[in-house]
Amino acid sequence: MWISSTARLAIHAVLRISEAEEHRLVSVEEVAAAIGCPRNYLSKTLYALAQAGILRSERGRGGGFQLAGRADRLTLARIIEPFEPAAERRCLLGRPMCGDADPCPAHERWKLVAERTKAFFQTTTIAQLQR
Amino acid sequence: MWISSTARLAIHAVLRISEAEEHRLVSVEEVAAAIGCPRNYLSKTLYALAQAGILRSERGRGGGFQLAGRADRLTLARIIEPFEPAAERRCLLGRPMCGDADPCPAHERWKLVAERTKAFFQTTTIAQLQR
DNA sequence: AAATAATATCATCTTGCCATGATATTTGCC
DNA sequence: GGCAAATATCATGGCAAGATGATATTATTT
Repeated sequence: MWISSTARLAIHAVLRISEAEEHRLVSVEEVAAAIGCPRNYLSKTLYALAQAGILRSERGRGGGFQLAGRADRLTLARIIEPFEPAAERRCLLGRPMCGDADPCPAHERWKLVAERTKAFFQTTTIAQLQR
Repeated sequence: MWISSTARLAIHAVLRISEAEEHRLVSVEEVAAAIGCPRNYLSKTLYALAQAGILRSERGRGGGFQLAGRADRLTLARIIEPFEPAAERRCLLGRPMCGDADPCPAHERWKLVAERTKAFFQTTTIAQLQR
């Protein structure tokens, strides 16, 4: 019922990186060891986050990842966005065209829950989760 | 971020069946046509719901499916339960042992949302969604 | 009894996500 | 320049869920 495991990994990793000292580059190896996940898989995930403008990366010796912006401006929604399927299903019954205008039987009730969940991801920032 | 597509199908199908006249048996064919889904896949899904005691089925000519109990006692939680993975992940960061005693950084905030969602499925009944 | 209509069940194919491993590229250090 | 450390990238494998198709079983109708 929840987010994909890659999206979970992304949040966890970004949180770890954000907890390092300011301006320090954190290596994939270090993050993988800290949160206990496969190194190469994490590498791909962090790269995707860099492509999305959430992380900054430096290659070569001494390289690594750091936040591209302020932690208090970085919402969970932005972090998981690259890993969620494009067709965001909002209808509980899976109807393609469910909306306020043409609602499915569960629309009104489900909307309350879905909106709350969405709001959680859109308002919670990495800064709020640190330490 | 939501439930599996089979679980969605199950809710949709049960709702349709529940909207038929009392004591009428509804065929797989009829439900499949109504909600637009693959016939055999729906067949397997309805069979699983019958095994779970949610539907009653009759084989042979004139057979079909009907609710096994009252619609106002049938929660969405019971319907989706057979189709959700056994290991229900409650921790947003995917930590295996996240709980009130040993919380992850997101635990308290996420708990509020997760509990609300859970409550939605546990309290919403098929009767409340009819027509 | 035979035909028919329906569910029950099994075998298999497909697809997408998760994961692994290997290689390429860049950068800093000696 | 050469080596080592790190990210970037590609190719591939594994697995579970989704989906399809074929067959078995049961019950009704004729």
